[in-house]
Amino acid sequence: MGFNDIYDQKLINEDYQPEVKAYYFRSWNNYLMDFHYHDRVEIMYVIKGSCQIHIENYDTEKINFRKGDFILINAMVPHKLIVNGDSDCTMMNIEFVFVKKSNFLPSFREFVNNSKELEELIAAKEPFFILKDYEDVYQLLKSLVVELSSPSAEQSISASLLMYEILLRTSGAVMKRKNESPTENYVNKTKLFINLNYDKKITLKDISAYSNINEDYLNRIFKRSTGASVIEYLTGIRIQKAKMLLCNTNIPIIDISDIVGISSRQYFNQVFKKATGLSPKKFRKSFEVELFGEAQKN
DNA sequence: AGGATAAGTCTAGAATCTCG
DNA sequence: CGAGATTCTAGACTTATCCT
Repeated sequence: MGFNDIYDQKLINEDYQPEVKAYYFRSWNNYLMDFHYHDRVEIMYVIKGSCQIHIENYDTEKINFRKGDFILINAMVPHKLIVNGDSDCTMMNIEFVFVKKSNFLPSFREFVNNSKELEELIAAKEPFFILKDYEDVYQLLKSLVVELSSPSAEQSISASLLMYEILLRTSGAVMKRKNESPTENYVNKTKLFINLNYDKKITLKDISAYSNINEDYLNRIFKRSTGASVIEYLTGIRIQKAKMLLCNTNIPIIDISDIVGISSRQYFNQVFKKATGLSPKKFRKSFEVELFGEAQKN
């Protein structure tokens, strides 16, 4: 394997930093790629639809990658993308290498030495990792792509930080996968689905269909694991997002209920008050008072 | 074999949501 | 706001799996 092999000893003994060499965001339909490999580590993330990613000599083409699934493929590992004709697939990919440390940020070696999860990822020496995004990796990838698209010629500090953050979250996902029981898998899948779809009109049936298990059973194991029912969790996420929108934007309260996936304003007021003790209007007002002081109250 | 535990289903009543 | 429709919750139950 070439130097950009993520398991290369040089990365542990000397000071290198990850650097993104390519990235893209695109939709595929009825697409069959040939096997190929490159001297870069690749992360392929499914944003929408489904696909298969075949790693040479492994049975991975049987795995259906869906929204929120991603794969980390080491350099020089032959792989190909398969998107069936009946389903579109939107993906975000990044390819990165390791270059000599060139800024004040810690080197990859220092991160590995200070992260048990990253250390275990490096020790695993697997050619690829199929993972689920319970850690908001998508948001980080999106921010990274935005950062890389900015006109500045040099790769920014911010991009380097995002790249490190993505690697840390990825190693976290690897550990989760390793320790995960089937029940935990259902619970984590449910959390993922809710976090990606809280803004839509979703029911327990939709959520259980995503994990392919009985809705009542899902609700039970979810409550056992988290202490909250699936719907309580969903409502919690919605209230959390609504609070953020109430504090940081001046979007009308009427629209906020729609944005967080609650179509009935009456119901939104009801659940918001139950969760926070204040109506959305009073909540926003109290935040403004806290921020600008009593002087600007009127 | 049989006991313990986990996984999964069914169902009635409660809670939530929509609509007029 | 209230009635009716829809969805959710939780207890009881069955089935599967593991361990002794």
